[in-house]
Amino acid sequence: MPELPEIETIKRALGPRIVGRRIEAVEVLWAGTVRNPSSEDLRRGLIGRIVEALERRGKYLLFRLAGDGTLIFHLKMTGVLLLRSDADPPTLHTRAILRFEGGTALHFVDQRKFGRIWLVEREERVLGKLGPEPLGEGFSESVLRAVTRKRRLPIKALLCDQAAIAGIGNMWADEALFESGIHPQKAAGDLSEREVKALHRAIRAVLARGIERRGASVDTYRDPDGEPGAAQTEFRVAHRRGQSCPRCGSSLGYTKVRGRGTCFCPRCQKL
DNA sequence: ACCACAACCTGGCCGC
DNA sequence: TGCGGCCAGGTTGTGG
Repeated sequence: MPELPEIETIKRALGPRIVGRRIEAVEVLWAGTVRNPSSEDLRRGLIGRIVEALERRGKYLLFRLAGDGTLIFHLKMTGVLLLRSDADPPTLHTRAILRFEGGTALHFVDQRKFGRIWLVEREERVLGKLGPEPLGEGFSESVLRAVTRKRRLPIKALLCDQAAIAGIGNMWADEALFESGIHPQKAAGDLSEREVKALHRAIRAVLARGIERRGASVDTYRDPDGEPGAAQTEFRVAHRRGQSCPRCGSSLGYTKVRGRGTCFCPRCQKL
């Protein structure tokens, strides 16, 4: 599933090939994909516009347009953005296509139709409730301490709460918790000072490593050239249910946290 | 304010 | 072989 490292990888790959280019045509193949204006308004609003910059905020990918406005993508679980040439036909799950001058086409492919596109004047409408960027300067130990304080929900659920911290999802939460030796069910507010410190460090370490490895391809995730990432080959617990713990060798456990599959080591991550 | 859970989706997998 | 049911999970909406 695309989370922060995957969206960051997409942003870095797309930037040099999209920034400065003019949008010539827009095709919406499944109308439900467009969340904010109507498909027709999206088309009208994009044609002729130049992409000025690409940015990422949490798991959202932002196309800043020259003049005014931002095109925003959320890939949810199965969304993929593929760079194709103008002649490449859509596939079964292609939901929208942006065509740029010079013959480049950007295909938004999304098997499960959860992914969404917005075109907005004010980004806050979509991004307003997001918490701090975990790799940004604003995410300090004391910020993590502040968002955990007095919260009774499981720390894993808090890590996945985009209003607390932006960009972490199921698999990277499992990795960060293993790295810091914290049980995913532990109440967020019960973390010790030492655990907050370890978790802060672990979050930044696993996400940075994930970006270095160009994201994790456990399911449908691919970069804009259709290439899988390599981070999943280094997962210590995520998607490794029943395999052995890389630290102590015992069999990895599996549980549900708020209905989400959760992999952890019952010996290295005690409640 | 905080927390839990259903709903949205489709393809793959399981059991019968 | 075929079919029904369940599972995966990010976000929104609802309700306690």
